[in-house]
Amino acid sequence: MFDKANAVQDKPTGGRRAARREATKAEILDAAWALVREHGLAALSLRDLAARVGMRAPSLYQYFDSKHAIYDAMFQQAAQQMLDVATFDVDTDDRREVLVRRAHRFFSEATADPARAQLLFQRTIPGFEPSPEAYAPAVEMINKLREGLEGLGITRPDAVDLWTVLTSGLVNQQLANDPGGDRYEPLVDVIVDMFLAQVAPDQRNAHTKGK
Amino acid sequence: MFDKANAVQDKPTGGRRAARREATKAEILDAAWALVREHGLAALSLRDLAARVGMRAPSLYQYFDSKHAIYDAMFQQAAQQMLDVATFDVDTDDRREVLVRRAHRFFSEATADPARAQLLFQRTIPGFEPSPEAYAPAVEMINKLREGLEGLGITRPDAVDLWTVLTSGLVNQQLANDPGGDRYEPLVDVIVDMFLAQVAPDQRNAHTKGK
DNA sequence: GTCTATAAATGGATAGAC
DNA sequence: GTCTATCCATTTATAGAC
Repeated sequence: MFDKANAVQDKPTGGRRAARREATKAEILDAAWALVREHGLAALSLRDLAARVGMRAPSLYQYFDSKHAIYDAMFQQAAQQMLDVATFDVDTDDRREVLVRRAHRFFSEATADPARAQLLFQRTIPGFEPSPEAYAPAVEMINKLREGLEGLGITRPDAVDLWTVLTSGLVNQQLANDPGGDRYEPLVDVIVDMFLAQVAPDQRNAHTKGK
Repeated sequence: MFDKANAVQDKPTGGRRAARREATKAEILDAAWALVREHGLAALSLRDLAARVGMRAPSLYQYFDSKHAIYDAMFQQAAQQMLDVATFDVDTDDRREVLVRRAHRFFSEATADPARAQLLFQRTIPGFEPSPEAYAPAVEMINKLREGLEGLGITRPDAVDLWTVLTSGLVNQQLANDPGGDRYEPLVDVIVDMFLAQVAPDQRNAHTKGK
């Protein structure tokens, strides 16, 4: 159970000592996020990271087995954050309004942190691939998305892929062509209309509940 | 006119000596493409590059002022290739068919070389930004796209952004979730239908020429 | 648990011989 | 125009003192 690769991360989570340990790990990850936002995802170095938390580089190995393990933990955090965004309550029964609000929320959250988007949606770090554990929230997000669409009566097999093409396309173009701006934000409503017209053309203005 | 930064690249293009020189530069760029396809865009090193063309690293500085200058030349080549793709003759008058063929061509070309797509569509190399010269074909591509849409009677101001969101969204999802596969290829036709229904709903099946 | 010291490698770029 | 030699910086990671 405690093989070499995971020995450092797999310490038990109970107890005061373990709690302090987790707090330090969280502090390291916070510092890592600050650095990649400032200098770019690929520019993260263990020296800089250690300096920012008041350590020397070798001390980081008490908390993470490698630089990739740090990226992995960051990936899991990012995926969990996007999962939270994808599952928030929209508080409306109107189908179009549900999708509009979800799309806006996803768009603003995904474009708010380019470094996070790069880690999560692009494969840009040489040799790094997220572990199954880190990837789990992303899988869960797709499942929630599929369930959400089904709940709206959208059951086409390619509906999920179509939705992710539209939303990720918006995010990617925003980050690539107008980082920090809002050029593509008005298109959120447009792609929702396009999506609904395509996957549910016969009930375009229908509501979720037929009360 | 021949300032320090551009002195190496700005040699005149006429004459046998200059021709040989351009041939060597082309050979270097070909080797660079082979390397980034094999090891990733960010993993390109001048030592490896020189070795592949039978040189030592310092000799590359006779042809390019810096590593970024090599990336810049590669960017220009990639942008020119995509411009060529965007302006090929589609040989049909049917509006939907025009868009379907262009979208398929763009999709297959853009997904054929992930390293090229990464250089062209993502901002992943720390500190590198394409020069105006290298970027020119990309600007031209957008102009041609706008003209092409106008020629089809599609004049909405946001039509170009909408089209690039759809096409780049497909490409990005294909590269991110199924590199080397064809999972998103069937959606090309779908996004064309969605696009037409949105930007020209009243003439959905109209032809370009009303003959 | 953090440190110093260092390994071991890689990187881009320059000087100057030939 | 290409080379050797080298500079100088940087990287991740480990060993072992404290």
